Amino acid sequence: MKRDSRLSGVLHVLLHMAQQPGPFTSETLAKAMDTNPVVIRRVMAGLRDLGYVRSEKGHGGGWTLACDLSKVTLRDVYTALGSPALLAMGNRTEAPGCLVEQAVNAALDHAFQDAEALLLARLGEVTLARLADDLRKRLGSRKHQGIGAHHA
Amino acid sequence: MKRDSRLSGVLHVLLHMAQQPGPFTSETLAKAMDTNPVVIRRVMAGLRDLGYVRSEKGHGGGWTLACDLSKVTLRDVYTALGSPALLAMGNRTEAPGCLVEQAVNAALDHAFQDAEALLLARLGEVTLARLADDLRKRLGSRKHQGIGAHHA
DNA sequence: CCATCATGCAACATATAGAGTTACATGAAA
DNA sequence: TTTCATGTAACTCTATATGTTGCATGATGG
Repeated sequence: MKRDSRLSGVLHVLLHMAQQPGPFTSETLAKAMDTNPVVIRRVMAGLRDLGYVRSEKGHGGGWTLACDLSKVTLRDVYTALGSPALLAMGNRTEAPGCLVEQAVNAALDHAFQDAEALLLARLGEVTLARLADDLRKRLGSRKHQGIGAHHA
Repeated sequence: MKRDSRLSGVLHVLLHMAQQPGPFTSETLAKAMDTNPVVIRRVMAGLRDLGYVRSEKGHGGGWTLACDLSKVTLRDVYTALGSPALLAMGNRTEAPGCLVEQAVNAALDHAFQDAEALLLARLGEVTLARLADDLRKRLGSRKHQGIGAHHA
């Protein structure tokens, strides 16, 4: 199966938005992400529904950050995307009658649940503000460049 | 993406094989797993290459366990399958030039790697022997039944 | 030797889900 | 009223796990 990159993508968008005042059109963001405006709208829809961003139509419209970046974690963003599957593996059958399969599922579920819980916990530890801080460090002394400057 | 159930499936096969002496034909195993013989051969191929099972052609042929069940962990089995992706999510771009994307990747990679490491560690803690023990407990006082008895 | 049985494997079909694209409706600003 | 921008449905494309068919290879038993 293809690897889900929506979380990675939407974080990229949010971090770009945090670098300068908005609003940003889906078109602008799509160019920076080398993708399609509709894809941007699609992944941003969940964030809008939870109030993390706002969208405006018409002239001067576009996307704006609408939350305290120090209050929103990567886990919140993940949830806003609809909590897609974290693990690429799963059990063959969820509620098997076969005792052999039950034993296998029990062992695997234990490992799977631990891993999922850890991943969610790690995502919950990182706020968007901390991500922006990290980015500021990476930018270092280099003059701040507008969105799109890093991209072709 | 569809959920990968190969590990779950091959463990089911191995555990069935541990319940009674072999050999077992792909056909028999496929029936117990409600799938196709070729699928069995496909997932078993990696195990055979690592010497965990043996396969014989012709009359009286089929699959036989060829390892010490207390020495082989679920992680070993996972590796034998070719170490397929554990996480359903990944970074949009692996080696991005964009500093924003680098910051995002760094944060996510940290969480991803922790989760993967934990999952592998958990799988490494469980041996096939322990799985078989657990199954024995589940079977309880109930008389042992031949392969296929639990299935339609 | 030959028929049968079983694996090995290539090739193709199917199903699912993320990602990309097109088209059009809705609504806001100039 | 024209233009701009989002909202959304409905496609296409792609990757991957899974299912299936067909045939080659090799071992067993007659």
